[in-house]
Amino acid sequence: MRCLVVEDDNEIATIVKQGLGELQGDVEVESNGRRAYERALTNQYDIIVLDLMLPEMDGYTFAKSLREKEINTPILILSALRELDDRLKGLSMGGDDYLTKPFAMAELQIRVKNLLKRSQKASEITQLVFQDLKLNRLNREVVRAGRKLDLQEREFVLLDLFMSNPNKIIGKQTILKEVWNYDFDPQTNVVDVLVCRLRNKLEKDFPTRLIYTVRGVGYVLKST
Amino acid sequence: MRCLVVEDDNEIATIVKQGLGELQGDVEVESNGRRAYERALTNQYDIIVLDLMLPEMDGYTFAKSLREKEINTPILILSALRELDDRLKGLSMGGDDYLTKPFAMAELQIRVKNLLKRSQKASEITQLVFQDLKLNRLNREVVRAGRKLDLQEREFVLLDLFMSNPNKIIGKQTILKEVWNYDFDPQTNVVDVLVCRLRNKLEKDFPTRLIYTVRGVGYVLKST
DNA sequence: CGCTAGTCTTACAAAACGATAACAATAATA
DNA sequence: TATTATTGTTATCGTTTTGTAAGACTAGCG
Repeated sequence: MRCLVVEDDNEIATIVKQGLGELQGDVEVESNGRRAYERALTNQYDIIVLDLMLPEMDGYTFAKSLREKEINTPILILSALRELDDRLKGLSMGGDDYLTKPFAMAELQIRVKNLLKRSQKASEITQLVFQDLKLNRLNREVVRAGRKLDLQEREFVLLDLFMSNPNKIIGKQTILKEVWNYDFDPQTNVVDVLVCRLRNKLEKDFPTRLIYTVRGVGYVLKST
Repeated sequence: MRCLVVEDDNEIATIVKQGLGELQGDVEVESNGRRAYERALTNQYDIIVLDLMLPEMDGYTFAKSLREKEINTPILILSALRELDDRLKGLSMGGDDYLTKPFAMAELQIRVKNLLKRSQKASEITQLVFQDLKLNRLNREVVRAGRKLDLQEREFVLLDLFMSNPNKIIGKQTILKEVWNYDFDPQTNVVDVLVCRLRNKLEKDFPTRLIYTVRGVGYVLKST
């Protein structure tokens, strides 16, 4: 766990550094807003604890600029400004949480832990579930209603796509992009054929259908 | 966006429901802890707003039990308990955020939005609403007064156009451009036919009309 | 009140689309 | 290199969706 604490009050910075250190990880402290911004751009942090009033670049600008650069590292704002307007501003400019000073270290720790948990979860999903269907990304196993299904590579990738977006219509173009990494139309009906093959393995010998066609648009994985 | 509000104070529940409704989505309210738990188990919500003091099952138990069942829907705790210990308990038992009553609706909205963003289910403009009509762009589902309507592709695109411009008159030329991507007049009455078809599905079997003809100009989607 | 231009409705034909099977090409494996 | 497994292509068929045109209808106007 790598953490950046942006805080110009030396005393607070030290306390925070110590408190977050207890969560097992590296904690770096930066007191200058502009320098902190540069560090955030060039390093990968797991979380940023941010004060609002800083020299050279204030916290709002810091958060907003990061988000504009598509850097979505969770940001916890730690500020003496306790007015509603300040909180709203902070939260809408890219802050994920807002804690007012004085604060309890235990609460800061828990909130940081929560933010970390949330951002790790997305990339860690190893098993997808939809109704009686289970797909395991690690061992490439697909099971429906207890029975193991033997899917080919392409079929597996397609099913992963469907199960990552249940109840959403997936266009043929999207499928071409995600499964074949094509950005063009191959002028054949590969997609239809693949769907047909997947269906055969997925729905044949089972009472309920899973993949529905939406004419002229694409396919959906949905119930009933 | 689908949201569950677990709150036994009727007044607060109503306010929250209204406030979250502004974020475009379905909001369900449940006042009983145990029943809320069962609903959370059997339904897929994008976020849960949770009071702590509830009949039959308290909020802590609710959150903890859900997490044990590996249901990781973001939970925002909304509670009158403002002591540090309560906050810590709530946050460590599965809550992702903790807001104390009394609260500002604007802050609740922003915090909910943030949680949704983190869990990828971003609150994009995916759902259009007009009166008792709902159109979902992701699954191409159109519902009027709770009843699902089965629209064709062209009809769907046309309705999307109307719902994106409520109370505005849409000229036939605009419709040709937006639905067919024609820049010319096909010299037939396609548009009229399509509107007719859409109306049949949209207004037949319902008490109120939605699409009105403006002779010589075009059509409008409006109320009364 | 009757005319007219614009709109609605219906039925039918044409086109588009998707499912599937059979075959071809390519990749993997021995 | 031969053999097999996997993936891609093409063709056909049935179905659904869409476009067209002809006639009925209606609002607005003289």
